[in-house]
Amino acid sequence: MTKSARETKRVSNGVGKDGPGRDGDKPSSMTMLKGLRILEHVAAHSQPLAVGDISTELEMDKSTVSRLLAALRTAGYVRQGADRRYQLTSKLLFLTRNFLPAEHLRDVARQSAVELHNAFHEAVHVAAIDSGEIVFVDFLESPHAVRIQLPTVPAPLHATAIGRAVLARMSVEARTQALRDSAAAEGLTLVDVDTPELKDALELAERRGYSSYSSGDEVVRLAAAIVDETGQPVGGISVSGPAYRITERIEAIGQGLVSVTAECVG
Amino acid sequence: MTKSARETKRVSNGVGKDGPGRDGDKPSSMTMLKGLRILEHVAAHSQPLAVGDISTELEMDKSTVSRLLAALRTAGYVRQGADRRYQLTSKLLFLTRNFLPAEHLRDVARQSAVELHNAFHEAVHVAAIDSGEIVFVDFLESPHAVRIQLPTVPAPLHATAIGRAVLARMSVEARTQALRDSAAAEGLTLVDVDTPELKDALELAERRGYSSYSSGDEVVRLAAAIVDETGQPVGGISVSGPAYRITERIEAIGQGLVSVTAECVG
DNA sequence: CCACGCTGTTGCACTATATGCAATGATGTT
DNA sequence: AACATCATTGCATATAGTGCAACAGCGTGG
Repeated sequence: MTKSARETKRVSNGVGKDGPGRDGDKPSSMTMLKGLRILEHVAAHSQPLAVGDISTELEMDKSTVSRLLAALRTAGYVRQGADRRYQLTSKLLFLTRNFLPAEHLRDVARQSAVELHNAFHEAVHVAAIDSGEIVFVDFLESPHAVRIQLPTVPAPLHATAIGRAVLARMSVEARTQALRDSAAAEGLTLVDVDTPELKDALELAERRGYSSYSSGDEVVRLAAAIVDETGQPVGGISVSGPAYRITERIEAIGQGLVSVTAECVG
Repeated sequence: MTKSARETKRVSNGVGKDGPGRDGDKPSSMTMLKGLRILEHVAAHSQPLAVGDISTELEMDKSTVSRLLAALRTAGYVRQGADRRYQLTSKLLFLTRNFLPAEHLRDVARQSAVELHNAFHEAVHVAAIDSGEIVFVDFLESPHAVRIQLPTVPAPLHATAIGRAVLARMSVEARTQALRDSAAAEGLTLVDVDTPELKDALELAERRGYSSYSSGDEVVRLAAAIVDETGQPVGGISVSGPAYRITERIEAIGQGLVSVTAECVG
């Protein structure tokens, strides 16, 4: 029995026990999915990762991780330092450089954001629409002590200041479709989000040219939409801060938002 | 002869007839590489792409492209619209959110960049170091007509204003190593880049606290380094514009760069 | 100074899995 | 309404990825 009984114990494999109840799993291209999970894992950790750790946490064989990392390396996405650990390169940054509408909007809105920041000294956020979700692409931090972080996940369209500003600039059918997408993005239906409260808020926003939304009772956000050449809203800019600093300046900030976004792309 | 002769014509396959003489091709994970090429192709085009076009341009079978795109879709990187075309989602954006040092540096340097932009009304660029290369991560466009675009590829460390500002803040051994990396990144050796001209420039930059570099004769760039808590340079900020607008203000801009970067992280 | 443990890579056998072709279904067009 | 176009999916097959185990590279401790 030198090395006889190989036994072929080859068990399930099964790409890992990720989401328990994924949707209709079309079992397609396991290798690709594994490689992407490795890429995400490396991207999630800012410090270089060892192959062994990745294989442990992702429950893959060391050899699989090593080979897929080699593929990612030849493709230029990761690099391994002198200590054999792998880390992300800047290639992903450049993949997103051409990502529209986000990057384009970030460029054209930058000037407006700076002006708003100089005028009101509050946090300024720039966000784009991406299939019924609000994707934050830029922000200017408030110089005050209380700092508001940039969200790292997309936010629903119907429950954000920028989202409501965008909705207010849409036609009725576009608005319905956008709300449907927004609801679908978080597992809701149209009736869940198309509340009378939202209707009133949108009407008010349409009249004033800017929207307001308070998450919790602490932070107040005011936002106005940015439109492209055809008049379609593609994103927006928001000014936000603690309620006690915002409420008494709602009119001024709102006017600033309106004037700044008006000359943004038009 | 209903459907008899299947013939098994299965030809080469061979991941497409790309580079004839690639470098040391470790034949690893063809599927992964194909999928990444598809991802890059989708990312490169801002408008939604059809499966057929991708398969034509990348010389893959339609079915392969379709299946790999399905994998990318279940992983959340692409989405297909109502017209069945595929486009990028915002997921890649969030993968790069944690990319250090670039994103962290972008955040901490934003305030300084805005101040510089307000003071001098010229283009301001923020870049990070990534293994011997300069990666531009942020910019503020000059309000003047002449607009300077943000590069979409990493630049060599030894031939950029920010790179030289960074090199000037390094110790001798760190500088040598960084130059070696920088040279290696574009197929050169240390002696190719460690010229007397560079030595003089670095010495001058070290004395003044900021560096200058002119690409061509039209554009002049001034830059200062940003250091982390340990004093290590991790990137820099540059102010650049046409020579006729910069040369007469070199002292003022340089002082602005020095004072702004001094209070940036330290 | 050498032996040892640890970690990443690679050969090998094996079969799970990706692929090419062709048929099918879905959509928009004339 | 019939057609044309395009994405998707079965199916058969062998390519290509995987697990295991041996190998190599390195830092460590005796």
